[in-house]
Amino acid sequence: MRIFKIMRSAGLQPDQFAYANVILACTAMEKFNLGNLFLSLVMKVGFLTSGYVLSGLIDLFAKGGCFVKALDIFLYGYSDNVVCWNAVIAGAVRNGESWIALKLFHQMVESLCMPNGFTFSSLLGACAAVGELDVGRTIHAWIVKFNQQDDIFVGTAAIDLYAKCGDMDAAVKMFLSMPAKNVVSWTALISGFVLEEDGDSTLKYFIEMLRNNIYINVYTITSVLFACAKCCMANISYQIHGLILKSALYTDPAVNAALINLYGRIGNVQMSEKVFKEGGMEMHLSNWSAMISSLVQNQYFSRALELFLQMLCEDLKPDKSCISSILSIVDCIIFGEQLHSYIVKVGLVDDLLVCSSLFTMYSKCGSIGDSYELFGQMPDKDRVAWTSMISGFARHGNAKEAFQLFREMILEGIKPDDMALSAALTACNSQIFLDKGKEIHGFSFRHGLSIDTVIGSSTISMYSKCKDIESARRVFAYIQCKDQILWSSLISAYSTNNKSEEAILDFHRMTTTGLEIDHVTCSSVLVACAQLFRPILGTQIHGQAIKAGLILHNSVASSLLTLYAKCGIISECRKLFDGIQNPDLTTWTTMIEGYARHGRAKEALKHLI
DNA sequence: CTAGGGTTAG
Repeated sequence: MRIFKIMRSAGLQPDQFAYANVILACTAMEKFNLGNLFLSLVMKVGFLTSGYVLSGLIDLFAKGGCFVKALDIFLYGYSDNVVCWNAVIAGAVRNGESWIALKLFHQMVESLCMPNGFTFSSLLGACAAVGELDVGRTIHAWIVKFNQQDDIFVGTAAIDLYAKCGDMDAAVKMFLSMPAKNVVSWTALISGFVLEEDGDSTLKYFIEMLRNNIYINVYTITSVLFACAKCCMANISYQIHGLILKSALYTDPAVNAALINLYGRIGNVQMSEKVFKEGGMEMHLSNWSAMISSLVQNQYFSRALELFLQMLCEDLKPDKSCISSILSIVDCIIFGEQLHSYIVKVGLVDDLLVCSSLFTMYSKCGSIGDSYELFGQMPDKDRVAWTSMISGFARHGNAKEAFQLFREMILEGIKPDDMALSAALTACNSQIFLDKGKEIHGFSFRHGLSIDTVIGSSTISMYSKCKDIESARRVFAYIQCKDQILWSSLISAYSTNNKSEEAILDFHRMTTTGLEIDHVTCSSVLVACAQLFRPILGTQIHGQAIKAGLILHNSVASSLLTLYAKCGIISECRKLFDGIQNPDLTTWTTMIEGYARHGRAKEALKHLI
C-alpha cells in the first residue's frame, strides 16, 4: 500500500498488476472501505477490462458484504476470465445468495467459459447452504464432465454437501474415491456422522485418522467431542480428553467450550468446572455460557446463578445462550422482570431464542397473560416457540387456547414434532376433551409419530385424564419399545382412575422386565396400595424406594404418608415425616390430614402452627 | 477465486 502511494506521488502510472496487488492487499487486511476509492481510480485509467484487477475488485466488495456492488462491477466489466466468474460466484455463496450463484454458473457455461475446481467447490457450497441435494447431484455430474473429480477442494466440498444433506453413503463413496485427502476432508466426513448422531462411525473414522497419522486440528476435535456429547459416550470422552491434554489443542477456547459442554451432557459437572477453571475463565464468553448451561442441565441452579451474577459483576456481557439458560431456571417473577429489563437494555428482545425463553419464563412464573403478549409480538416463531406457548396454556388449564394455537401452528406450515404433540395432548385434561384428544392422537398416528415413547406416554396420560382407560391400555400395548416412562404413565393411569389392582399388577409386570423403578412409578403404586389398604406391600415398596434413593422425592414420601395414615400406622407416619429433608406443602398437608383422620387434633394443630 | 465446528430454548 505504501509503495503504491509513493509510486503515484512520484507521478508514475501503476500498471494493472500493481493495481491488482494493492487491491489484493486491501482484501487481506479487511480494508473494505477502500473499495470505492480503488473502483474510481481503476475506472479512470480503464483497467476494469483487466481480469486481474476486475477479479480483485469483485472479491473485495463481496468479502466486504456488498455483493450487489460486486455483481454490478462484474456485469459492467464483463469478462470471460474464469477467475472473475469464480470470484462473483464465490461472492454470491458467501453472501447467502446460493441461487444467484447457480444461475451465474449456467450463464458461465453458456458463454463457453470453462469452469474449474474453484467454481465447483463454491457451487457445492451453495447447494449445501440451501440443502439442495438434487441440484448438488447435478453439479456432481458437471464435475465428472469437466474432469474435476480428483480436485481435493471439490471432493471435500462434495463430502460436505452429502454429509449436510444426510446422504452418508454418497459422502463415504466420495471420500473413498478421492486420490488425496487432507484433514479437512476427514473432518467434513466425520461432521456428517456427528450430525446423524452416529457415534460409532464418528469414532471409527476418528481412530482411522489417528492410525493414518493425519494431523488432528481444532475442527476435528470439536466435532468428535460434540458426537461424544450427543451420544453420551462417557468412557471414550475421558480418553479423548487425555489425547487433547497431550496435544496443543487444550488451550483453544472452542475446544474448552466443547469439553465443558460434553461433561455437562454426560452429567459430570465437576469435570466441566475443572476445564472451565483451567481454560482461563476470565477471557472467553463461550466458556461461561457452556459452563452455565452445563450447571443448568444438571440442576445446579444456585451455582449457575452465582456464575451469571459474577459475569455481570466482572462486566462480561452474557450472550444469548447464557441468558436463555438462566431464564429457564427462573422461578420468581420479580427476578424474571429484572432480567427482562436487562434483555431490553442490551437489545436482545428480538432474538428468537431469548424471547422464547423469556415468554416461557413468564408462563412458568404464573403470568400467562404477559407470556402470550410477548409471544404475539414475535415476528418469526419457530417450532420450539409455538410448542412452548402451547404447553404454557396447557399448564395453566387453558385448553381451548392451547388447541387454537396448535391449529394456527399447523396452518402456519410448521410441522409438529413429538414435543408439540405432547404439549397439545397435555391440554386435554378432562373428559370433555376426549374427542379433541382422540383427534390429536389420530394426527400423530397419521404422521407416523406414534411409536415414540414421548408421544406414547402423553397419549396414555391424555386418555387417563379423559377417563378412557381402555384406550390408554391399547396405546400402551401398541408400542413396541416400553421404557420406564411408558410403564409409569400406564401405572399412574390405573392408579388415578381407581383401578388399583391393575396398577399393582402392572407394577409387578414392569419390575419383572428388569426395568428400574422411578419416583413417579413408585408414588403411583403407593397410592394404589393406600386405596386397597395394603400396608404390607406398601412397606416392601418403601424398602425398595429407600434402596433406590427415591425416598428423597417428596411425591414418594407423601404417597407413603397417605398409605400409613390410611392404614392407621400413625407412628410410622411421624417417623417418615421427621426424616423428610425439605417438606413441601403436600407433605405437610398429608401429615396434618393423617393426624386429623385419627382424631389426633392436638398434634394436627401443632403441625399447622 | 475454493473446503471442515461451536446446539442454546419446549
